Parts: sequence; C-alpha cells; structure tokens
Amino acid sequence: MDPTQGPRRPSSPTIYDVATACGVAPSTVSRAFSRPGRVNAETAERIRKVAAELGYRTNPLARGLPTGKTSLLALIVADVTNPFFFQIIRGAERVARKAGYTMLVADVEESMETEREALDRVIPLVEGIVLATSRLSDSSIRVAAKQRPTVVLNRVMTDIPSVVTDNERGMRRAVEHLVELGHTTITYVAGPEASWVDGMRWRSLREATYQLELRARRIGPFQPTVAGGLAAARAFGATPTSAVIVYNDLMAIGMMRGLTEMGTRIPEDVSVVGFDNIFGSDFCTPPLTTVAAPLHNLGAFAIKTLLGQLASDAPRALRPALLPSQLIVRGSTGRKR
Amino acid sequence: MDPTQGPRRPSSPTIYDVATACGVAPSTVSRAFSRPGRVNAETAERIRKVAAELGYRTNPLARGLPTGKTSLLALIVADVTNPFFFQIIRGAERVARKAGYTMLVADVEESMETEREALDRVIPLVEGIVLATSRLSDSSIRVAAKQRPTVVLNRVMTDIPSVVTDNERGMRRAVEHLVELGHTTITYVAGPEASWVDGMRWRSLREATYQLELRARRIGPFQPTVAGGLAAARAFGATPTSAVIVYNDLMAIGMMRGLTEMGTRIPEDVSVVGFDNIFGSDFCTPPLTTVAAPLHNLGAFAIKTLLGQLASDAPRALRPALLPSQLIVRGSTGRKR
DNA sequence: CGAACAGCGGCAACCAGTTGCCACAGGTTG
DNA sequence: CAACCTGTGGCAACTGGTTGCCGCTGTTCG
Repeated sequence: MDPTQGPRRPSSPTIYDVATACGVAPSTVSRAFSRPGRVNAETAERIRKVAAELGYRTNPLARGLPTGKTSLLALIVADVTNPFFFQIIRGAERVARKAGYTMLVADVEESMETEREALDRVIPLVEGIVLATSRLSDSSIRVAAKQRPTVVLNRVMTDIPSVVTDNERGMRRAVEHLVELGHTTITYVAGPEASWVDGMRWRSLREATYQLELRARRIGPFQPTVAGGLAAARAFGATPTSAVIVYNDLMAIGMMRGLTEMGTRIPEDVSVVGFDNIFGSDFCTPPLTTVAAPLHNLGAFAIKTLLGQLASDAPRALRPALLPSQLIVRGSTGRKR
Repeated sequence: MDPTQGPRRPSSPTIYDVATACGVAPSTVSRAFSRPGRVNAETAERIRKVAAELGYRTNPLARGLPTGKTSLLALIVADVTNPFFFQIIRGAERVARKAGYTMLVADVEESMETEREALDRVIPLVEGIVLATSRLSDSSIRVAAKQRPTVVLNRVMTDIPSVVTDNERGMRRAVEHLVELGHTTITYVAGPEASWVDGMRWRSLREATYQLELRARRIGPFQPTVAGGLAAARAFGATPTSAVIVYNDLMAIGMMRGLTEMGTRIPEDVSVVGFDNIFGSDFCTPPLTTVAAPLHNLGAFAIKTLLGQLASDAPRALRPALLPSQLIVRGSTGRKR
C-alpha cells in the first residue's frame, strides 16, 4: 500500500487498531480483556472477535509499565549444571506456567557476586523471586525481599517464607536403616561450610545418633561435587568406619568412586548413604542408597507459596514449609561385617 | 512526610527524580546514560554521581517499550531435566550475561504444543530466540523467526542460522574405533523418529560403514531416555551383534543396564558407544565410551550467533556452524571376541 | 564584523497499555 | 414528575524511559 516503506516488520496490532476497527475507545478494548464484567457482554464479545481476527496480543511491556504486572517470576539457582536443580526447575516452571506466569531462570554459578548481579538485573522485571539454595547473606536476601515478594528454597529464614526438605526425619530414617544393618559408628562427610543445609544435616545426625546410642564423627568440609567426593574418599581412607552418610549424592558418587579405586568394597567394607536422589544415583555403581528429596515438589511448592504471597500481599504463615523426604534403599548399604 | 500514606513500597527513583536533583531536564539524564558523548562530560559526570547516590536504576520495561530493547534473550529447551542441556544452558547464559543480556529459559517438556505456547508468551518480551532441539515444524520455526532473530541448535535449516555438532565426523571416529577393536557389524539403536539428529546420525553411520566395508543395522525407534534404552536392550537381545552405537548417552546408559540384567557382559559380549558425553556417562558401569558433544560451546556459540544477528540486522552466512565433537574412549568398548 | 557551525541542553511527542473520573441513557423510587 | 441510581462507554492522565527537532551560546572563518 505504502510504496515508500519496504516490507517493514509487521509490528503487531495494538488496542488502538482494535478500537478503531470496532468503533470504540481504546480504554474499552483494554477493559474488555482485563476487567471482565466492566464492559457490556455483547460489546466485549465483538471486541474479542475483532481482536482475534487482527491477531492482537497484549504487549506485556506496555501492560507491565504502569501496573508492575509483568507475569514474570524469577528462579535463581546456585548451579544449573547440578542435577539437583533439574526437577526443581521443572516443578517450578510447571506451576508458574499453569498460573499464567513465565519463569526466568538465572544461573549464578555458585558465586555470591554473580547472584547479587543476577538479582539486580532481574528485580525490576519480575513480580516475585524464588532463591534456590542462595549463597547470599540473610541481610542481602532481606534487601531483595523488601523490593519483591521472595521465597527461599533449601534454607530457613524467620522473616521470609521458606521451603525445605524435612532433613531431620530423612536423616533419622537413614540412621535407623544403618542401625538395622548393625552399624554402630557413622561418619558424616560434610559439604560446604557456608551451606545452611549442611549444618542442618549434621545437627540432625548428631541428634539421631544420640537417641539411638551410636557414635557420630564428621570429616570435611568438601566441595559438594564429584571431585569433592573423591577428596573425601582419600581423607576417609585414613580412619575408616563401616558406614558413612554423605552431604549429597554428587559427593557420594565421587566418594564411592574414590573408595573403589582404593580397593574398598561397597557395601561389604563401607556402607554409603547419600542425600537428594538426583539423576544418576540409580545407575552409579553400586546404586546409591539415598534420602530422596521431593525435588519436583520443592520447586512447585516454592512457586505456589510465591503465588500465594502475590495474591494476598499480606505475607502469611512464616513457619517454614517442611516437605517430606523418603529413604530409598539401593545397593550401597549392607550389613556390617 | 505524608501521613496519609502508610510505609509505601519504596518505588525506585526515576530519571525525573535525578533530573530535578541535578537541575537538568529528564532527557539529559536519559542521554547521560544511553548516549555517551551527546552530553557534556562534566554534566554527565554530575548526573551519574547523583544517580548513584539516589540509587537510580533504569527501568527495563520503560526502556523496552519505545525501543524494543529489552536486553532479554530466550532459550527454549526441549527438556530441562535432560542432562544434555545443562552445559548448553550454562554456556549460553554466560555469553548472554557478558553481553549485558538476561536469559529466559523455557522448558517445553518435549511437547510441540507447549513449545508453541512458550514461544508465543516469550516473543513479545525478548530480542532474540535460540531454539535448542526444537520439536516444531520448519514452517512454525520460520513464523517465529519472522518476528524475532532466531537461531536453531541441533538442527539444520537452510534459511535460519543453525548450530550443530559435527555428527558426521564424530560418527566416523566412533566407527573407526570399533573397527580397530575388530568389530565387523554394528547395530544402530535409533532415537525418536521425528528427531533431526537421529536421522543425521544414522545416515552418517551408513556412510562410515560403507566406506570401511562393515555391516550396519538399525533397531528402533525408542524413547531417548533411560527407559527407552531398557526397551532397546530387550529388542536387541533377540538378535545381538558385537557392537552397538546408541542414539544418545541417556539411552546407552539404560541399554547397558538392560543388557547387564540379561546377563550380557559389557564390553566382553557387546561394545557400547553413546553420544553427547552427558553428566553420568563417566560413572555408569562400565563408564561409557561416547562421542562428546561440545555442550558448553554449543550454547555459547548459539548465543554469539544470535548476538551477531542482533548487531547487524542483515542475517549473515547461513551455512550451519559445525562444532567439532570428540571420541572419548572409556570402559564400555573392547576387543571383539 | 557577520555568517556559519559545532556543542549542548530542553521541549514535547511517542511507545501501548491501565484506570480514575465523568457523562449519558434508561430505569426505579418517593 | 423530580431525584436518584446503575450500567456502560469515553476522556485524559499516567507509567518511565527515548529521541527528533529546535534554540541558545560560543567559537571559527571568510
């Protein structure tokens, strides 16, 4: 039609286009979509029909600017390459999508610095934030939470909604399992010192062993990776016990490999228990006995909690949500010789 | 100050606040940030200082509305829970971040439907799109590419920039490896029929075996999962060969497990080669010989290509980028008996 | 000495929605 | 019959930036 313009990008139609096509005001078009009931049913129907014909889609930026409603949520994970997070991401994304939200996943590569930057970048964009295994200090988290509704995953804070696995019961079940197999001394192989979860697991182990009249010992800290597990195997080799409980599966897998290379047989010489039941814990050798975290549900529940906050902006119950874990017995644990 | 309002959310300062604090016009503040050189150096310096004091941060929504520059890129992956994608995501995110972009990862759970929805939701928000292992038809992809610069990963299209692993050479190396071990017949265990990569790998195998005067056979298709590999093991058991090359590592791991359960020894009875070198392929039993894809680089390169398109909006060379793969020999392959 | 020009800042329109307030029509009530 | 209320649509201001264009000032050059 207009020969002076080349084949310009077909910029999508706006409410103004729909409005003129319908012979109504733009505000009416806006209300037809966002304010059901405010517009006469027939008019609304007509507008919706014309909009569909024109291929109108409301521009999320334009909507978000005055209202702050961007339909975006942020999920900040410590390490996307850690299988621990896969199911969490999926669970979160599923719930978010169902509620009409899009999720923005940011990987912070286990770095506090990067996490802070990611947060800065993301805050003005999103309506709410889930921090999954944050490396930030409590006070930094509070600063973020002041700007946007926030939920922390895998960490308990008194003034911010938290979602965690029930480490205490999980640990208790793991210890009971080892007792049944005749073990009397348990070594805890610790993860990173700064980890809230690590502290929690060690405390739970102490408590469980105390009640069941066992001995508990701790070595570490080690990196929460396969490599960290290898290092742990070497450290453990000096003063072995018949049973170990490892901070997480990644480390447990590395540790089993290290032990096997040193000639230690699993479970004949040493029983190994991991945590989380990540991808791979079922096909390593031997398959790992582990305290399964409800990974999918963890992600899903965190988003649900966040959506709840968004809906009724009064933050509700601050008691941390404890999601149940489950002991999965596989081949890495056996009767004490 | 204003007792009628409660402790309202401290909405962040705008260019207007900075402008009045500096005694200049808002447009000058805007230019001080986005148009270096356009504003007198001293003035710009003063503005930047005041802005920093006030804690001013430019609102990405407001910037994006008139300009379309949202600093967001979309990465759409077929399945976030597939370890294949972890390193891809990280590589992509790293490059994006370094260029000042934030990445929006969308999981489509291997569903065409979901992928289309994700695309719809994300298009108006982002400046460019990477489709990693898309389940969409070529024409659907073209529709998206018409709206935003698009790069496809793990798939070749003639009219859209593509980034793929060099499957041909990788397959060639795998076959050569098996020849050296004395194998003469190779079974290819196929992945999903709709997969572009599967077709490519089978074709490459045919070619390599033809040139090296071997026999090739194909079974499948199977689901590209551990479960699919288990199914493949049963199917393969009926008419075994001494060597198999499996569509990907996930399936190869499942297949090894299936074979082991059936009493087949690896690599004594059957040599197994996988593809991709995903997390876990080194600690399954036996460790898997595999054609490693440059996962991290795949993601990084896709984003680099996309950024290139964004910079010079003329789409450049459309020859697909072939990233080299590398054979990693581990314990799952051995000399033919 | 006047014209031309470069440097720099401001004005105002624009992006695409949302929403408070008003106006008008028609029905209801005292 | 007047006063009032309700349902529905429009006007215009607002979100927070960006940018084309204009005008002022001071310098340079013919």
